[in-house]
Amino acid sequence: MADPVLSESVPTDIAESRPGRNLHKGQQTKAAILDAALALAGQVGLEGLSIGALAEVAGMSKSGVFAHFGSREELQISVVREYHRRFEDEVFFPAMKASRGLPRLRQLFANWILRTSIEIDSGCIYISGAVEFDDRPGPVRDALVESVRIWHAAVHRAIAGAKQAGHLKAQTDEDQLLMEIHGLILALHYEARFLRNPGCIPRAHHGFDNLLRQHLTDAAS
Amino acid sequence: MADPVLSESVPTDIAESRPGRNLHKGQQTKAAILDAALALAGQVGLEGLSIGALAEVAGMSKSGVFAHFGSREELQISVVREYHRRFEDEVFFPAMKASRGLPRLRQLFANWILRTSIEIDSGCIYISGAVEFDDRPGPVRDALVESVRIWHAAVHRAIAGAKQAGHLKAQTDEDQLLMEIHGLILALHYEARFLRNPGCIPRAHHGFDNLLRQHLTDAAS
DNA sequence: GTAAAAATAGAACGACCGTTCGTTTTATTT
DNA sequence: AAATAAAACGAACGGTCGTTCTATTTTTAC
Repeated sequence: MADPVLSESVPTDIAESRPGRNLHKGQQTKAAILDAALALAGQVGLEGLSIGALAEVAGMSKSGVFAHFGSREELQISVVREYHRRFEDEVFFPAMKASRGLPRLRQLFANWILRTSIEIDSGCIYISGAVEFDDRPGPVRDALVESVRIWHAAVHRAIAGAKQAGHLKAQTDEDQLLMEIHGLILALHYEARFLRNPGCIPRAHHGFDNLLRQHLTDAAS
Repeated sequence: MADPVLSESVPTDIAESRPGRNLHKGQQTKAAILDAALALAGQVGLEGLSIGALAEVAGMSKSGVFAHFGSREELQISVVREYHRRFEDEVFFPAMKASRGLPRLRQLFANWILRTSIEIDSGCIYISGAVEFDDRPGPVRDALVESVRIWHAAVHRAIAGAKQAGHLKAQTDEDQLLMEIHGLILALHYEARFLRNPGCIPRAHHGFDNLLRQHLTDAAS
């Protein structure tokens, strides 16, 4: 099965899944609030996420929403963790079904681009959060950094795996390639969501192909 | 002299430089406020930029600062325009001294990376502003988009110039290469400022070399 | 030097923020 | 069905925000 390392150190906090038990009312509404919070944070960012606006979207009172998290900071952390979980489910786990080496790396990037393409409309918390918390220490920043680090480590392993399988050249530097791939994602997000340039998505794919061409071994054609 | 196209459509609003006249007191303090505003906006973003905090840094009263701009939005726009002017002075104009073609393109990117490296500490408004205003229409967003567009057009011309000079291959797609270069800058900013990964700057340079290698003609070795 | 003009200060406003508290409603258990 | 626990509400607090208004000071012009 899929390697669980990506998620192991980020605990789940909703739907605590005591085995055999149904979800209580509070957990259900908390999940619903969190769902609305993710959508809202995608549009206005983690810093722009206000409890009042969230309560309005969720059709609840401010204090009702507040009670589920205890503080705004805890709400933000919950959003980061939930985002991490969804990212895993949409990008990481499906790619792990592909066979080790180049196919898995390709699938990983394809899923990443697909997710980013969708987030042209909904917003990406890993990108907006990085800008909002790059200079603001605290538990929210820590949660963000941890999640992104875990994800980057997963891509790093995929690159190393493709190298080990003989698909990528031995002199390929994992960190270098990871940064260049990450750059394509960031440029896609920037130019599509902010500048609204057309044709970004195929350019991102093309950029990945250009990168791979430099690193593929002769065996992998 | 340097091609003025980069700046022509963004009017200057401080130090209006009526020829022969000295700066009046108001313009001096406005320039000082704007200087502080740029530093502050680099740390907390354009959205985080508050008049009260700015007044404290500038050693003035809130209303004193406010009177110079008339609204917070106008202050933000002024910050964007001033940032544009400085970006021009530090990145664009110096690179125009290099000879047309590949040398100029190289210098342009080297200056861009240098500026981004400095902004690992001070923050980049083109990046944070893109995240803050990607979903928020209005004159601030318009000013940001306009400035970034002008800058990207300048890089586009530099790439086309290098192609025309026979330094880059004829089949090189300017938009494609621009996006990949932009990605390197964004990844540098993200991984250095947010993740605090070491070794990002040389990796960005290395990434640019890798890109050029794909596009250089045999004549340009 | 004096009058006009510009620049700055200070207090106050309404709006929104996160948070607290006591009450009421709803859900769960016995 | 009664008793208990959990969840949601509504009002209020202190704080910060952008903005407005009036008064005062400082700079400029004659």
